[in-house]
Amino acid sequence: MQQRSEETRASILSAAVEQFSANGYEATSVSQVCRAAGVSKGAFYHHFPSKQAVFLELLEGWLALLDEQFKLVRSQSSDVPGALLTMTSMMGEIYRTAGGSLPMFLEFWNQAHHEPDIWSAVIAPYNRYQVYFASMIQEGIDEGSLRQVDPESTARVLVALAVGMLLQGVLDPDGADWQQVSQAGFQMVLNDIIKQVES
Amino acid sequence: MQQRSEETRASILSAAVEQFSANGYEATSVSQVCRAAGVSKGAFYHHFPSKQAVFLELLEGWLALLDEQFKLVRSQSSDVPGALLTMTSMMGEIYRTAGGSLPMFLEFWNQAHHEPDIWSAVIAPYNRYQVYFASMIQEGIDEGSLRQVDPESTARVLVALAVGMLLQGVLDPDGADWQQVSQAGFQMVLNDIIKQVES
DNA sequence: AGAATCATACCGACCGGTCGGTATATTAGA
DNA sequence: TCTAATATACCGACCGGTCGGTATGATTCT
Repeated sequence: MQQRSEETRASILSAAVEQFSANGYEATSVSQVCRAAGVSKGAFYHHFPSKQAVFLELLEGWLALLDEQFKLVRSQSSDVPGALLTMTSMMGEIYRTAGGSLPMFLEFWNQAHHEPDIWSAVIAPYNRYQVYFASMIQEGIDEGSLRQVDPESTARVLVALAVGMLLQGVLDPDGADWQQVSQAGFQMVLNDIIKQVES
Repeated sequence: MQQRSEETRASILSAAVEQFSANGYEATSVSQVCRAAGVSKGAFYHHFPSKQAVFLELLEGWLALLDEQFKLVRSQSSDVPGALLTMTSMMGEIYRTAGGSLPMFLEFWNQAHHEPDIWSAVIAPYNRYQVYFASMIQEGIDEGSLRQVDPESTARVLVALAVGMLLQGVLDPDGADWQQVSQAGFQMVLNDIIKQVES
């Protein structure tokens, strides 16, 4: 019995991400999600208290995944510039793993602006990442691999760059090789903040 | 009669931008816009064929304004690095002029992903800007003020940075001094691509 | 073992209410 | 008086969510 229940739940979630991505959150009806999931409306409301609850669960799942990736990167890198560069390739990872659910990002951002619940769920980890970057940069300054920049605003620049790339990648996937452009962008910023010790 | 008619039209548009920004496009009803504008539904549909038409007109008006600003900057600057730096301060200008209508950006992006009409209206000028930046960078390379970078991907980096800043500014206006962070970000990228001719 | 009991998963018709949009009546300017 | 502008009443479709009822196994009792 548990088995079937779990499957239903999962298929609702996956149908939801698919439909929300394709049509947008507001424009997607619960019935639509149910149809796509091959499940009745009753089943839907048996598993979730509301449409928004599904949305929030998707969001949180996604963020958890991102957190995991971050931890992985930190553990794999030695010096700070190296770690930062590794982060860049993570962009590509995100593209690959998130794949079709990437458009949900737009929905998250959009909803965040209107719904306080979503907002805090979106903004909190955001700030977490920013703080994380900042402390990393501070670390680089301390170890002498980075020049003396303002860690906070530099971190925000990096995050903004990542976000901008992501947004464009979602809006116009075929417009450019976004992974390569990301790489170039991060490289430029890094070039500027890395302390040159040549000759 | 023309007078009054124009006023009605204008008040519908301004009420729409206000409501769409606050509640989102889908979540805002036509009646709501009418109420906010102090106008009847009949008047609304007399001036606009549909809800989306209003949205599109707002979008196009906004983009026209941006184009204007771009032209202004180009005419005011002498060398390429100077022009690029001036663009940066334009971010601040955007913040000020667009002001409360800034959240509409999110709506634009979000809608663009679902509605083909909106998509082309959003993406076309986007590419225009990108091309514009690229040719500017090429110009800088030719005149010797910039080192030999790939103009296209560099342009995309700059656009991505701007977009990322804007998005964050919308989502978390009080999270940081975004204008200052923008300045810092653009400066970093510029530092990397400007050909140093010191000593 | 097998019938009775119970909890969970699920179904789909249905609710009040709102939506974008229209048809029609009224008003006001040229 | 004739037309453009505005107001009001209204339409069918559809929305998120509810609810009475059923199907499906597990559990307990004999």
